Amino acid sequence: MSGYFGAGTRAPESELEIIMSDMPSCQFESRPRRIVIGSGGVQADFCTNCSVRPTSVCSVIEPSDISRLAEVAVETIISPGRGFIEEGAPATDFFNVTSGTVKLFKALPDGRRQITGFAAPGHFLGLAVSDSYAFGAEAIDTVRVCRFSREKMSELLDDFPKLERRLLEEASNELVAAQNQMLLLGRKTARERVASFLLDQMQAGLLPGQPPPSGGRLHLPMTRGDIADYLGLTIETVSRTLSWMRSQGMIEVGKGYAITIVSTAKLEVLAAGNS
Amino acid sequence: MSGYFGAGTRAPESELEIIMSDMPSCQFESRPRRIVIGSGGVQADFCTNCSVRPTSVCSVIEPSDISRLAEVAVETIISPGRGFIEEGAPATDFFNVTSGTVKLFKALPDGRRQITGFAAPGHFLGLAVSDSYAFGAEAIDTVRVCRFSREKMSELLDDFPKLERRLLEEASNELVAAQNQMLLLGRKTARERVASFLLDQMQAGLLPGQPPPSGGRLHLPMTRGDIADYLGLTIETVSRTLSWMRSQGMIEVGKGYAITIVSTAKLEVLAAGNS
DNA sequence: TCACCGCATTGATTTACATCAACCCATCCG
DNA sequence: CGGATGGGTTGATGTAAATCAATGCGGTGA
Repeated sequence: MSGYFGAGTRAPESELEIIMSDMPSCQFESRPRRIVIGSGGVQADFCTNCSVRPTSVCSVIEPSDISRLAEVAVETIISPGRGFIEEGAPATDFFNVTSGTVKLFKALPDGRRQITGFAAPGHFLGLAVSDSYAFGAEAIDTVRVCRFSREKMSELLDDFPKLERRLLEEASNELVAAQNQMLLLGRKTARERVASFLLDQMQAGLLPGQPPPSGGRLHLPMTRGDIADYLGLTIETVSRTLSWMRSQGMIEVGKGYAITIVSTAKLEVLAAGNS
Repeated sequence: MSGYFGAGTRAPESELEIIMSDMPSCQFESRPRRIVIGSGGVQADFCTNCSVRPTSVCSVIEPSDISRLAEVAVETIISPGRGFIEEGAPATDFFNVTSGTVKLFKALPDGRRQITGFAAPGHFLGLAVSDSYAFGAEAIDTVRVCRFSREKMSELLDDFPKLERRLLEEASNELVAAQNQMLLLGRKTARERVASFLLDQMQAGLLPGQPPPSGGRLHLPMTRGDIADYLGLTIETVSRTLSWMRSQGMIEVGKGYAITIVSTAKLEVLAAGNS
């Protein structure tokens, strides 16, 4: 029991780093290649102007203390498909997503994969952690994160008790979501799962800094394969279920990643478990 | 965003209360009947002598401050089969299990149920909470819990910052467990699920104050139905899988609730996903 | 330009698990 | 004592979703 925000090992990093998707395929590196631009933490006004601060854990830091936050945050850009947390690797850093979408997952030795969640802007990564990461993380589209070393995070927690309570709140929310997902995975049918997913995505789109999805128009950044791995289904079943929902007048499936929710009511009936 | 340990509504309660299983069937009451014995919080030395304190969140309270803890804790005895947290009800109290086993679950309107976890002695209940409980809880065998009102808990957190960090650690552990369970429910076969479950139960038995299960001898307090609801299977599949494991020389199935693990290695191969 | 690749859709077939059903064996209780 | 009840096992059958397979489509790069 070494403490959840104990000593870290990584040295202080520089202002802006970019993790490139430069490998032929999506090979994983536990310590991704970085391109450093500038040095010495983000600019003092960076956090002040941050678009996700109002909805993120950082919101509990008073404006007068913002410089403390900016000192320890390292902004990082991660290109699509690039992994930046490896399941089982030593947990040296925590992250806060500022733009883009991240998929979080666990895998079995033979390659079966379960996506445990999608992290949108404002989401804090690193709660499900002991000494090593309990999950992997990969950028779906271009992602920006603020990175905090474990030791800097620990200092912040010592100095700002409110931050700790806010993280507890965040953990609480994640636990509620996790339990909902267990119910979905253990007891819901394929149709119920997809309906629940679409409603959740709609709900999620209403809250953060993202452009609000008007008229039920969703832009899902993830592939069918990701949705399948999230819902415990196969690609084919997700595809068939979406087609069936279209045939029932519940949704419209646009080209690419667009899905329009036509009848929230019908989906809610489905998601609640009536068929 | 009302804060996770905000104002509660319940009045201070008395020393020892007993929640009886006095209904013909297992009817649920959101406010269970109590039999009060004595009054005014538990005795001062109660927490000092508590068998689960070393492994519970209470361990972070210094011996000199133990009286503060004892003042706000209300010991409660819950008889087998009795529910004491109702999913969706206002979250007025938090609990710490001191003996027995609790099942935590979520349900769909049509009765399908997913057990999200079993809480053994030392386990803290109430992290997956917003203003209302996100889960239900029911005693499997005779259960003792320490109950804390939300507002008393909030005061404790203000006075003992270590407690907050310890709760965060607890939440972190639960998140890790939840993600493992998502992988199990979404991607593992029935055999893999049962194998994982047995190994987890063995692991859990090694840690807390419970009698250590020597020689792989497990005493599972829950029914096949509970195991099925935990693993996202049916009773019949659980039973058949256990029979199959017996036929393979992996386990021995005793009468009642006893199961002996004969070959940890074989189970581990199974649980990891090799068949 | 065309070949290739990742992603998606749809159809045919298989299968792991659920469902339906019968039965055993305790315990409880009138 | 005897019927009811709850938990457990095992067998026969059904089915939702997985698997196998073919096709289309839009980007990308030689």
